[in-house]
Amino acid sequence: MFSLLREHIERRVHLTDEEFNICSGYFIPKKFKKYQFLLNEGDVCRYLGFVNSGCLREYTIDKKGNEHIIQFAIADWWVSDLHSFLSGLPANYNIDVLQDSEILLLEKSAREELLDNCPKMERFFRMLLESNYVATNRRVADSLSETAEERYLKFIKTYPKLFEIVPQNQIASYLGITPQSLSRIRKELSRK
Amino acid sequence: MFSLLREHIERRVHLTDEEFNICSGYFIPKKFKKYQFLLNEGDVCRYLGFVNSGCLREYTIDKKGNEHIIQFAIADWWVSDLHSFLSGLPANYNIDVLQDSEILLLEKSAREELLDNCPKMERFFRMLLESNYVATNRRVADSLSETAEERYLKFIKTYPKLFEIVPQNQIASYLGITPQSLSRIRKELSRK
DNA sequence: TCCATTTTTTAACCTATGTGAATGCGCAGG
DNA sequence: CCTGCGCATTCACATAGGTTAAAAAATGGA
Repeated sequence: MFSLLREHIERRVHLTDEEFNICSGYFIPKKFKKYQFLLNEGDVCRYLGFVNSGCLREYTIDKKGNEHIIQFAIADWWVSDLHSFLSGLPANYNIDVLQDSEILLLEKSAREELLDNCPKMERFFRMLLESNYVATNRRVADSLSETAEERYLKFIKTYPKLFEIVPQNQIASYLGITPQSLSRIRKELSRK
Repeated sequence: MFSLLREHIERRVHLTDEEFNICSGYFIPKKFKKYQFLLNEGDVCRYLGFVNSGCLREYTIDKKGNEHIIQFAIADWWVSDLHSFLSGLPANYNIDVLQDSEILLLEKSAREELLDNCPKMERFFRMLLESNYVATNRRVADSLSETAEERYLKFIKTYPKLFEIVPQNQIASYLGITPQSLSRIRKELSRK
């Protein structure tokens, strides 16, 4: 139940059994079915979710009604609308489930207690956020300097697991293009 | 010299005079002239820089030789190639100075000591990174769902200070378009 | 003050990606 | 075994933004 979480944390900071038991006590495991929502735009995001298994997506809907996927989450990743979680303001994003998932939920007040009681977890989250920031920053850099085709190839290379399990229209949305454009790009690539 | 840094930190965690003195001792103030480089692509980024005054930019150069500005930094912001700083690998980005600047440099080993000696700073950096992650994530969302014109208007609203002091060709680069396109967009807007 | 350099603007033409619509495939539920 | 719906593909056409080149405007140093 908590073994993946433990490995995940211990990749950054070491915990004694006792420390980890205290820590894991703050998480609430919950199963989600395909299509179920973890968060609706407009609601306040109450949890950080650590993904034990399954697959989720976080997305916005623009004025024209088009979905744009901000990020996917599979096992060993976190999901949440961090801005809403931290500020208590309504979320700008939706989070729903692409494949039946098991999530470990960490409530805001639980996280605060955890951080107060366990300085190593403060460090863990600092390091986790550093990594996430670096990854997101690179995505910005790529969106500035690469073509859709290059971003697609990089996606396949960087996230082979997601490439296998996520439908192409969802990948297109993540890349910032239409499914038709992705189809065209794939055709081009297969011609080469 | 350190007053802005103190305000900046105390917006997130409170420090006693003694704590802040210990903390500030780890920073090395340094002045930089316009056009000077803080970091060259390929070098390892050794510092986190807190901007006391002035203005800097972080950018990549793509295969075609075009610059793409990843971010600006003015007073009260941080600059660095965090990936290189954390990993010790060569930087992908350049950082140079747009307006004479005073920067407080925090070396990697200094930061590690600081974090070990002062748990409040661990918390501070955790919170700082959360904010930065949220902001960068929003930039990704905007690049997926908004037109160049919308992004330009949002830039003006979000960073009025930068809009005043940064030349348009640099803003265009930050927005992911050419200076010519930005000029065209501005013409359109003035017609409305 | 004047010249050189950088920045902004303009314009004609080009290309990647979007749009809308039609087609066919494949799988999940009755 | 159907049936319907979501997904992928294709095509013709539209458009935002890129490219190239040039001129105009602003800036900064000697």
